[in-house]
Amino acid sequence: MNHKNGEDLTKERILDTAEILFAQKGYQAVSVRQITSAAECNLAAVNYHFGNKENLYLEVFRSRWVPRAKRLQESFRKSLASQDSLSESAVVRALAKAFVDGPLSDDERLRHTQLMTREMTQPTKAFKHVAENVIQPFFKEILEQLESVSPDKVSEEEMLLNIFSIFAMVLYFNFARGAVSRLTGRKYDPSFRAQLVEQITQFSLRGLGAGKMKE
Amino acid sequence: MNHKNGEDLTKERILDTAEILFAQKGYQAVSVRQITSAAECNLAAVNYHFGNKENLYLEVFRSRWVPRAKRLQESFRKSLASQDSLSESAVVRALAKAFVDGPLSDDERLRHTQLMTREMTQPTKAFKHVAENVIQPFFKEILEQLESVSPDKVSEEEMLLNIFSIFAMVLYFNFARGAVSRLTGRKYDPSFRAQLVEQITQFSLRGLGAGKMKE
DNA sequence: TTGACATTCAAACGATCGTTTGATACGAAC
DNA sequence: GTTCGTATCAAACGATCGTTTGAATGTCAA
Repeated sequence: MNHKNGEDLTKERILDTAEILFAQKGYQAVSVRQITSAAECNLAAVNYHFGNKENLYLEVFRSRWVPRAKRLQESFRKSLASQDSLSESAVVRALAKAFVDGPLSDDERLRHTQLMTREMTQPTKAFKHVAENVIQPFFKEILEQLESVSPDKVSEEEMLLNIFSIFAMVLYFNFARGAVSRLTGRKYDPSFRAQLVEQITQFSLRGLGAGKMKE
Repeated sequence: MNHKNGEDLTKERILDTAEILFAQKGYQAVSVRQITSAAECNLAAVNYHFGNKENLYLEVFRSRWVPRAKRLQESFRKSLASQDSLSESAVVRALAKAFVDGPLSDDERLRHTQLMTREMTQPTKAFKHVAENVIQPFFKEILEQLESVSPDKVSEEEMLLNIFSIFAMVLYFNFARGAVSRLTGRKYDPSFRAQLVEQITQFSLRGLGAGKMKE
């Protein structure tokens, strides 16, 4: 049936739908019936294509989350390569922009950070895969980038904590949208997103500049 | 039966157990049977004492989370009052210490931030209550404290974003323990916690110092 | 046209879910 | 001792869960 057009449309539809629902409500709060109903296919399709619900969840990470993470990292690298000088400022801004105002649509970015935050707070079998293949290499890359352009000598551990701090903001301004919007009275429109990129960038740059304060 | 000793032991045991499980796995992933089994009481006790599962969850926030949050805030105020001069540095350090190395036990702190992070990523009926009675007033308080000691003139919105940034780190270094430990190779022992307080404090202080960089 | 294979479907499986029921035990008030 | 209200209990309720089944459907090669 799908030998011809090559793509298994149902399988892809299930993956797309499942990712949205898993990101919104979490693994346990989403039923297979909700997924197949939203994906407009039969209940048994999940077990036919993925074996079981847990495997579908893992496949969401393998076929959706990881590739998107690599796209994000690629966007970060491109944005960095376009700069003529590789300054600390360029690295941090590229990082903030990629994750807050980057190539992803608003929905996609929200989905991405929600899934990641969920895995960080209560890791499943997907976490090991994600940590080893995506997060760890990326952090290492940023670490080397920052160390190569940093005017100060800081230990690798200190620099890692700095990267965590930047990453904390990036995650927070995504997953805590509700609270941020509520307290600032601002919607996450392009204007506010640009402001958030600026906030993260400036705050982080000053945060990185150890012992560089005037007073 | 409990007219005498005043406290309803079963009810309290259920609340304690429920909070731990809800924090660990989330609302949907915890069954009433798991709670009553761990609390060593009858299944029907939840419905007898709280009406239903959702009400138990809300009661966990009312009777456990909110009081603990107030204790945290009180600890922050005490720690601030003990300083002779009310500097920007004192405010930030008191804040970081209260949430990362404060009066709570390690388990309690983890529980607290896990529940809050969960409510921020997918708010339930508890969020409105928590936001209005705890988070919003506390943020306002910090805002006024920081504005009164800040050497620079910054708009209220900018300062709010700065507080979010600090808060982001505080939350992150709690809920993302797994990832942080994995990548740094450090356990969350007193030594590392003290280091994290220092990291958050220093990074935030530099981050707050708008336009104060040397270069 | 036939047979093999991939996919979809309605229906049902046993397990577990949140919730309700009615019986029972027990201390306090009269 | 009787009554009353509180608390706990085993047992069951209907609903929903993830998963399985076997038949139906469509596609392509032989």
